[in-house]
Amino acid sequence: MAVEVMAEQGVAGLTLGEVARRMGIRPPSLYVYFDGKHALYDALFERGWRLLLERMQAAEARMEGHDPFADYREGLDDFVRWAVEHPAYSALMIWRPVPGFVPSDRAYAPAIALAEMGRAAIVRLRDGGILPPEVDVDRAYRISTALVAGVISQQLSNAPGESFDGGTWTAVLPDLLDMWLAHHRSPVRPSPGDPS
Amino acid sequence: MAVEVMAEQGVAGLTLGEVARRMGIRPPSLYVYFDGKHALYDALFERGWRLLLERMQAAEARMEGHDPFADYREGLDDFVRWAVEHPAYSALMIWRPVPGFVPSDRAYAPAIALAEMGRAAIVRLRDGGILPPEVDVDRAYRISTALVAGVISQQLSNAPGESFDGGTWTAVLPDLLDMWLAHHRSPVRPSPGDPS
DNA sequence: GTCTATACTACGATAGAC
DNA sequence: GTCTATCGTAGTATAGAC
Repeated sequence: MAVEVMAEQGVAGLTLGEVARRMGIRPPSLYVYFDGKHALYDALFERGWRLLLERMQAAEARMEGHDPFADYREGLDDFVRWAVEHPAYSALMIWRPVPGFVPSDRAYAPAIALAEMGRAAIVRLRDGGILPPEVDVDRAYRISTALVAGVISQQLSNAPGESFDGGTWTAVLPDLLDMWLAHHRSPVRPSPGDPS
Repeated sequence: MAVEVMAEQGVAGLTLGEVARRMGIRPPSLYVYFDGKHALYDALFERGWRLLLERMQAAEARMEGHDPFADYREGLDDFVRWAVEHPAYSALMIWRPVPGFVPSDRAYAPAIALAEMGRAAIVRLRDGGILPPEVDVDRAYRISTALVAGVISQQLSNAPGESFDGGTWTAVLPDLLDMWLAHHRSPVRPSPGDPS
């Protein structure tokens, strides 16, 4: 499996020869399934986002909640958990480790679907009274992605071996979500000269 | 210059031949300066962190401030600005794009010095009364790095061309710092069943 | 769908002359 | 410190038989 090779050798260290070896076939046989290395990366990129999308859809279906923010928190928890548990996929999906590789529109589709889910979740928080009516949905979404990306990025690059539970950086995710909620409930921008 | 090659071809796309070509010499001549490709990456890694360290030390010297939080905010601004303006360095420094490359202790030294600067800055905020005396310095530091890494990571991978001023993700950095400050002043952890 | 055989390219690295 | 020459390897990809 190509994903295992990426996990062991690094995303950019993926070679068709190694993939073929593990599949018990010869490199040329891979061309039956993929039109070359770029297409393989593209398929991996798409599958990664699709797996994560399905995970988030399952999480969404599982809730139907009386506490929308708890649901939201759980959703982002699931997101980060998946990312930390699939570091090879994550690196390919959120970083740019492969020189010259640009995902196709098709491969991007599930990532876009996830972004729409994220914005919809924020709209639900707004409509549920958790966030104020005047909240800037797009900005709040961008902030939330920065929080999530920050935790994932730090966890994967500084302590790749740690699990989601017990991770040095995943441990601060609850703080970040509390921060996020409090900020959107009462956005405070202290003026520089305010001595209070 | 090797940095330019990384910027154009991607960090993992760096080749000794291309570096030599731009220097107007032949590949074997590079071995006078570096003991091979790994050593080149190591030197780039170290130089990146050292440049950033020097930038942050200069920023620190420049302040001597009456408003410690404004100073802190400016410091993180500088940090993110440097990262966004040096995407090739940043990718090598905060991601893991090169299969098999592990920075040496020597190359890590300036990164460690920067981490100590970050913690010291938080201690100053605490001693200056901006943060409460009981603040968990290490945790607050980790949270701040997650914020910064999140913005940099999102900006570099989703909109690499944008400048620091006017960046889609750098634009939310002030929100994140406000959040961070407010959180540490009054950390709120709402219980799941709290209907308030 | 899988194989062998092979072409082609690229790269890292070393030896040794100047 | 730079060169030419070269080795060795690895990797992508294609052709064509089975």
